[in-house]
This record gives sequence, structure tokens and C-alpha cells, in this order.
Amino acid sequence: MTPALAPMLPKKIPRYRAIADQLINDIVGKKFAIGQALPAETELCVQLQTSRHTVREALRILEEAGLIARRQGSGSEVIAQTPPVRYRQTVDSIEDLLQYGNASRFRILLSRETAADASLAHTLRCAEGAPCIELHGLRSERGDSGRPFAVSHVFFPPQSARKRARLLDVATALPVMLESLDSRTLGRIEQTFEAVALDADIAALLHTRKGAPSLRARRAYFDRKGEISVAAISWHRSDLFRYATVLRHESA
Amino acid sequence: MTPALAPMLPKKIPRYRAIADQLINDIVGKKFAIGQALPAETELCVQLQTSRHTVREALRILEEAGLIARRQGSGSEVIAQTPPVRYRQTVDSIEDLLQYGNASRFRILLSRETAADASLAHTLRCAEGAPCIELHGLRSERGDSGRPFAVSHVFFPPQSARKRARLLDVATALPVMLESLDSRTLGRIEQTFEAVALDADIAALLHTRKGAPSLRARRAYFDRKGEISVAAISWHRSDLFRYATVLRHESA
DNA sequence: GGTAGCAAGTTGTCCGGACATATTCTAGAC
DNA sequence: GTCTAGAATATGTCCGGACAACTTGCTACC
Repeated sequence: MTPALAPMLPKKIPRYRAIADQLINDIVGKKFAIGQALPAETELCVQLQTSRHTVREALRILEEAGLIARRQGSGSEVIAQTPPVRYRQTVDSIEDLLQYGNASRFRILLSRETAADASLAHTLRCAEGAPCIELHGLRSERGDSGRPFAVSHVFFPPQSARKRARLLDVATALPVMLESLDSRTLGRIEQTFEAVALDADIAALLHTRKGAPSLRARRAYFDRKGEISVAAISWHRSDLFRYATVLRHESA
Repeated sequence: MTPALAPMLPKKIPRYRAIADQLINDIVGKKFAIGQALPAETELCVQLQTSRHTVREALRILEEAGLIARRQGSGSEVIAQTPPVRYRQTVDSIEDLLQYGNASRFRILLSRETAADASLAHTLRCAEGAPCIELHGLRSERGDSGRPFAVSHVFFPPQSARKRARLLDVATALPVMLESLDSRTLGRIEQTFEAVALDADIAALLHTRKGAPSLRARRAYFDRKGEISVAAISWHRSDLFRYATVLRHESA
């Protein structure tokens, strides 16, 4: 019989953490309904015999966890009863997010105006038949090899006259496109990935054979106001591209 | 000439926010090297003629932004010079993360012990030749159709005798596997996606033809201590599965 | 009945202080 | 030379108070 190891030290739990845990338990245990207001901070101070600073520290944890929303002058409202498990992905740039690194270049092959069909109108949230703009581009490795590894079809909803003119000129379209992808204006990105067999046209652009497996990404980019700014479909040569992410647990 | 609209109200910036912005500028402007210590909180109080509470509020912003790391007793260290743009993905469960929804079931086809080859040893961070455990499973839609849409090969690093025995029995392996995927123990997930042509064996299991395009996902699951707990490779029928994510800008 | 304005209530910001706990370095014992 | 104890220093926790800014509902006025 080996002697017992040092007992698990009880590791003091800070007061604000204990209060947060209790409140979380109350919310998870449905003692508060969604939409219901939490007791005011000063009220909690009295109930828990503690300072407002400590109560606020606890509420900050609940807010971070996505359980409550606080509004100045109004109070704190319960917005979820199950703490959502959050995984966080950190990237330095859009390029990074899209895995293109900084060793690739994008060449625009074509630029034209198209009336949105039903599918495009749906993804761009615009009226069917609206005058959208379509770019076709080829992404290739920088350097001597210059192998193309992705074909992209980029779609813009109807634009102002000035932007429209610049987009329709192959020589000036790129900066306008990058502006729409600027992380300072972006609010949300929706992406889906699927495997598809290449059709003849795109296979030719990628210097591979028709029917080869390809990673197709569809992406919609929304600005901070929630309005769509660009949508794109990209086909990637499977041997030259893969999509990788690291998701970290929030509290880790 | 239209009269000027109401001037953009200067919208008072809180002191702690201003201090945070200044520090961020200093870090981005490389006035502090990575790894360098920031002035101590009390030092900043003196320099900026403010209370420690306000300074701490500012440092909290930098910490949230991923620019500094604070350690009790040691100080605050600069860990990045560019504020990483963060996109956040929120999911309720691992199932959600993996897009399987709750309308799918996983059936284990095979369970065996294998000596890790070079590749497996690398992904599992274990020694080459170590006795790892390999499961093969089939994920299919729940309900009458029951169509299989994914084949998974799951790999465990060497396990304790007890877990090993349960894993090697097809009837009891599932709970042990799910335990490793529990979000309470998970700290990090690395995933990569690529498009591949199916080989004959997997195509047969998925009731599709050899060479059909398939979305292959490789995933490594790490626990809170950073140690790998499971790795898996999954092949998905391209017509029945696609991977979708929504990334939100943090400050949005 | 509708509206402007006031009053009460609530969170946000900021100050000052005190002590706890973790880290780091140094002087001294051995 | 190595180890230990302790001092110095840093962030973490917690208290108390004050005023600002915002929201909401009520009241009085038109």
C-alpha cells in the first residue's frame, strides 16, 4: 500500500468566481427564464453581502460565456440557458483564413455583368434579374512554378456606378474586390465545403483532367451591418490545396 | 447646398479605452518587442496619472485582444505585435461541430490493436511501433433510409489496460470514444479537409463507385492539457455531406 | 390623446485603498 | 557550488464610494 499522496489542495476559489458559478447554476437550472432580467447589481450586493465590484466581475464572466446581455440603464437579461461551447479560431488575415498564404497571386480572367438567376439572387440576397457583377479569377502559386491551384467565381450584388465601372475593368477590379474582403469591414463569413468532380472547363484552367476530385468552397461575406458584400465559389486542385483550421476551447 | 447635418458627436471615449488604444498603438508600432515586459500596473498609474482600476481595465482589453499575457507575480508580457483578427465559431456540441446533427448514428465495424507506423506515430505523438488502437466505423442517417454517408477510421494512442479492453470490444467501444470527444475535456481540435477519390473498399461501404469524389477530414482532438486523445480520418459521400461554418468577427 | 420633461432605477466609469498570492532575485547558510 | 529563507515586486482579489450615462415609466402640460 503506497502512502496517500498530498491531498488535492482545495485551491481557493475567488468570491466572484463562486458567485458566477452559482448564477450559472441558477440559469442552467432554469430558475431564470430566457428574457428574464437578473437582479440588479446593487440588489445582488445586498443578497450576497459583497461589493459591487465583485458582483460585476461575476457578471462579466456570465456575459463572456454568452449567458446574459447587459445594457446600461436597463439591466442584465438572460439570453441563454445552456452555456454555448465556444471554439475560437484565430487568424491574422483573410488570406490566412482562406489558406492562400502570402505566396499566391490572383489573376482576374473575366469580368462581366449578369442578371441574377434564382440561385444567385438567393445567395446575394438581391432581386431576381438584378444586375450583378461576376468575376472569374485564377489563383496560382507565386514564384517560377506559378501553378494554378484554384479557380474562383466571384459575385457582387448591384453596385454604385463608380464601383461598377472599376469592377467591370479587369485591370482595376482587384482593389475593389480586396476592399470588400478587408477584415475591418467584415462582420461574418459563411462557408461550406464539399467535394465535387471537376467539369471540363475548370479542369482545363487547373491543368488537370475532367472528373478529378476537387474541394469546392462556397463563401458569403457580410459586412458589419449584416449586408452581403461578396459571394464566391472556388474550386481547388485537391493535390495542391487543403483547408485546415484549429479550434480552441474558449476557457483553455 | 444642403445644410450640414448634425456634426458627428464626439462620443466620449472612456479613459481605459483610450489607454488601451494607446498601448495597442505602441505595441503595433513596435515600441515593445515580442517577449518584452510591459511597464507594471503601478508604474502605468504614475505615468498616466490614473487609478490602478482603470489601468487594469485597459490591460484586460489587450489581453482579450491577444496582445499580452499577464502572469501574477511576474508582469505583463507582449506576445503579439499585430492584433490577431479573431473569428469565432459557436457550437453547442461536438456533433454540431462535425455537422453530423443529431440525426445520425455511428456503428463500429472493427476494432483492433495496431503498431503505429511512422505516419500514425506522428499524428498521435507517440513512439513508432507503439500499441495503438484502431476503430473503423460507419456513420449513417437515422431513420428508415439509414444510408451510410461517412466512413471513419479512429485512432487512439496507447491506453490504460481497462480502457484498452473496452475499446477492443466492438460492443463497448463507443462510450469510451465519446468520452474522448466530450467538450468538457476537449481543449483543441485540429482539422484539415481535402477532396480525394474514393478507393474501392470505402466506396463499397458508402454504396458508391470507386473513384467518386469524397470530402476527407482528418482531425486530431487534444485535451485541456494539450495531449492528444483521439485522431480520426473520415471519408464523406459528397452528395450527402458538406461541411459548413459561420465565422463571426469578434467585435461585431 | 399625445408629448415633453422629469424622476427613479440601472449599468458604466473612475477613484482610493488594502491585503492575498505568485514570481523573482539575493543574501546567507551549508 | 548549491540550496533555502526571505525581501522585493508583480498581478489577483475585494472593499468602499462617487458620479456619469442610459433606460424606463410616470406626470404634467398642451
